[in-house]
Amino acid sequence: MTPVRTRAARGEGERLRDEVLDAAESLLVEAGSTLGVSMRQIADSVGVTPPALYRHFDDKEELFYEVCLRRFGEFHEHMLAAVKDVDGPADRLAALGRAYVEYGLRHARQYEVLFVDKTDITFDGRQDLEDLPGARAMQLLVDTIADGIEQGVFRDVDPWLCAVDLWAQTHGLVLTITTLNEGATPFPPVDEQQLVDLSMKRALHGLLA
Amino acid sequence: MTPVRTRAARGEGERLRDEVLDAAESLLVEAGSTLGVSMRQIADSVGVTPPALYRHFDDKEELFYEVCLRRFGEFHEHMLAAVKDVDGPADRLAALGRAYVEYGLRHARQYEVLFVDKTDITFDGRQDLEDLPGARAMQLLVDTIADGIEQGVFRDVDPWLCAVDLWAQTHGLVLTITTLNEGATPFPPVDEQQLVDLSMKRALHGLLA
DNA sequence: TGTACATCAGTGAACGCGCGTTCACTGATGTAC
DNA sequence: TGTACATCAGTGAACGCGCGTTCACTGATGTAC
Repeated sequence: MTPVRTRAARGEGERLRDEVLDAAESLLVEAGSTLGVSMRQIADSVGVTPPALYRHFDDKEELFYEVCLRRFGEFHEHMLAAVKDVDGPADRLAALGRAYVEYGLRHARQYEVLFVDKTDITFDGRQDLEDLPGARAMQLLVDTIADGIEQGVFRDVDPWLCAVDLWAQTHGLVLTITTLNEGATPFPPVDEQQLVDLSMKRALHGLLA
Repeated sequence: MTPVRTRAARGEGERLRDEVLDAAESLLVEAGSTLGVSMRQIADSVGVTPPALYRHFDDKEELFYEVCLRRFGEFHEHMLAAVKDVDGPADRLAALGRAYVEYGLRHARQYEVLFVDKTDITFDGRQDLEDLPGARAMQLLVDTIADGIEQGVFRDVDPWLCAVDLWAQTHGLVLTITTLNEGATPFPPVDEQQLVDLSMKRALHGLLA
């Protein structure tokens, strides 16, 4: 804690900004809620006094909004990368599902806090909701399903309904695996790979024409 | 707020206790985290001064522990009731799935806060984890699957792995429907009944022998 | 039936604390001459 | 190359506030005689 900091040079004001976001995210992940993270704690863990934060962020809310936005952006890019070189709706769909679960598990606590709790981080009026990375990832899923139906590879279902069902399944999978394999539960841990395989197989099976 | 209260008679100390738990739960559901609910707010909304709470609960943590326990108990009873008069593993499994989703949707905010966030309500050392209602509901699911396999109705899968997969699916379904149909999302609401039907059909289909 | 008394649900004031944010400031950095 | 100066990243002290919890108490309720 309180590492020695050399003060940023004139042009390098952004350096502290990034360090602050890193620290805030890791404290948030630890605390589980923005209410459990104080500006003083963030300042402390970056080695700076609290007022210094206000040079970079208007207030606590804006700070955590930025934390959230960074993650969502990264998530969307992860999803895009997953289907970049994959052709065919079935393979693309499988790739999306696996990429989703993989990202959720790799950043388990961030996923939980930012994608699920998110209670006190509000996006209202900050930008158009359609531009949110989460929304764009969902659109990717719907489009893939619609393509598959058009090409006769998938059964003729409602793409939107189906996308929601699949999204729900992967979402539940991430949360459940995380809880079982890291939390203090009365249950044995679960073989992550086996479970994901089983789940993805079931998902595709129900959809193929 | 601050309704007029007539003081409880000698034997009726329990009355306030229940009112406090009700108030605490509804404030918790509103705030999304126990950190966002103060003892003063609880006392206020029940029409009593803060120290009065300490006659009934050791501290804030114990109070919310009780809130949580009441819900879990109710959930478990709901699940038991759902399969009470249902015979045959397949029908029992379907009934469990529907009961789970139904409960989750009916108490959407409570479900989210108590079953998912639960970050700062700790059960450590308070009672054996196997006795938690959530654990008992899970056991019900595993047993039902094992029965079905034994009777040759279900395919020969690992009952535990399969139970987790199904749990994850219904869990994700509840959270996703809740988010879509009440939150401010960029997406249209979803037909709850259609989605649940689709999802449950897929789930059973993959399991039948 | 009437009175003195024990019980105990709830009060009012206060404690020390950490919070988000503000303000006037300091002093190292880089630039202009 | 040397000095005076503007910039601006970060400081230190302070603000008012709501928090969880404690303490000594009050006064209505029900009981014993």
